[in-house]
Amino acid sequence: MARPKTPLLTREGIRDAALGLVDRDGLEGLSMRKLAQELDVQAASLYSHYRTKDDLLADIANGIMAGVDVSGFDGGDWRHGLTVWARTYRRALAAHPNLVPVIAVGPGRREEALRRADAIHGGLVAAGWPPRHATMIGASTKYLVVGGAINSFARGFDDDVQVYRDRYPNLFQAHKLAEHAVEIDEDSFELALEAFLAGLEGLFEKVRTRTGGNPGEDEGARY
Amino acid sequence: MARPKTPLLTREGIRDAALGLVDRDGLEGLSMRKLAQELDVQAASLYSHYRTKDDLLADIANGIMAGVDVSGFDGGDWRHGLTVWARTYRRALAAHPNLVPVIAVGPGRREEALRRADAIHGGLVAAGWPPRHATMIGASTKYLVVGGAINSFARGFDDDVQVYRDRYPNLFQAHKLAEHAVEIDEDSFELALEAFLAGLEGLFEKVRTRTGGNPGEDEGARY
DNA sequence: TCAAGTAACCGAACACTGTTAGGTTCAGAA
DNA sequence: TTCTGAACCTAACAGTGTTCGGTTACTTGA
Repeated sequence: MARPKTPLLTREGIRDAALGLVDRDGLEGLSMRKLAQELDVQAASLYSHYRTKDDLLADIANGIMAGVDVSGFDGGDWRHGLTVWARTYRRALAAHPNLVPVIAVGPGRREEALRRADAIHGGLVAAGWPPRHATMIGASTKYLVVGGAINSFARGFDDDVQVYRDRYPNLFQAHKLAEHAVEIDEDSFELALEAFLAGLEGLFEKVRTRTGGNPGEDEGARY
Repeated sequence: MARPKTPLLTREGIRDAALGLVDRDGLEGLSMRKLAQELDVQAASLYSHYRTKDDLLADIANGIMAGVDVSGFDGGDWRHGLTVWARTYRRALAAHPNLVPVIAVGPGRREEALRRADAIHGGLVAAGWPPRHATMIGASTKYLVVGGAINSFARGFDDDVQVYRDRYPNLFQAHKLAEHAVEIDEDSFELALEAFLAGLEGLFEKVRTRTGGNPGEDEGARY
């Protein structure tokens, strides 16, 4: 076969099939040949639509991140903005756990990612945070979300009771962790977010009263 | 050549060479053949010492995590324990940034990891946290460290000034981020840790007074 | 002390991987 | 109508992790 009358492939179709493969078989389960087979096509044909496999993955990652919501900063309530951002961010990652490593390591250089970063930074500054703090808070929140998504804490434990009984007395019920993994991870994330925000609240008071009177040392560092 | 009089390879030597390769050329730069070449040996010989490449990586990861210190919980001060744990954890990851993805995703099921988890959980409970909270706090702290490590050491922003000037007004000095990446990451991590701990402090008061009087609802969930 | 077994190396191969080159056919522009 | 470029193909390249079978040396048991 040469060029078909109606195109067999579209970027969208390729993306969807690839994502399906990753969701089903893991990141290692995605190869250009398997993907091509899924689409009834030869592997080389994919390169008419994506320059490299990394390109394809980046495009998929972009789509996944589309669900992240930074509109919560619009009202001027930084706490609400951070909460909405973190939760939707987490949910987007959790929807395709096998892809989290790709998204986490990948550069935040894409159009959408920059727009979001801008909104977050702007929202925090508008709400009263010094620019430098805004940067750090944005980074910190990302740490929390990505760290929570990349590896389930609870799944790291075996569900074999015998393993823990003698040797690790404090983990003597750790086998239950695997059972309740999803719930525990979810609760842990919420706890972390809540504690983090509460801690920020305290810092906010201090920062506000300090820079309220006179332009403080933070003024020189606008990033 | 067949079996040499004195062995050419040891697990230690292999590990060191592999780690060196990863540090120098990145995770992708490590292949069994290149590693063998580094050791003046054929690739197949490595399999006399490690069952698979993943085995080798797990062993390396184990070694890296050896520097993590959970002794801070011994004195009964959970805040100090968490701080020391988180900082040494982070430092261990930072020493070999190219390996962070491997360690982050890998299961914490190894002997050393379990011993640490036990110490952490035990330390938190001994200091007065209910078991369920201890679990969540352990998980949360891990999120922070791993999230911080995986993001930071793969720097995300371009240092091209022109990109930001018009389109992303709030990031108009983002090019400085690349320049100060290390410092900002470090400060962000410290801010996150501090805020998180401050938030926990507040929660601790509440939890203590609640479960001090009567055995609360947390009693049934010992994990 | 001598045989048997196992450990540590080698070369060659297998089944993969991402990617490229070059060929063919079709759609739309000049 | 010819030309250009897009979208498919087959075939191949270089590289991957891993296994097989062979060879030699050390270690163990009788």
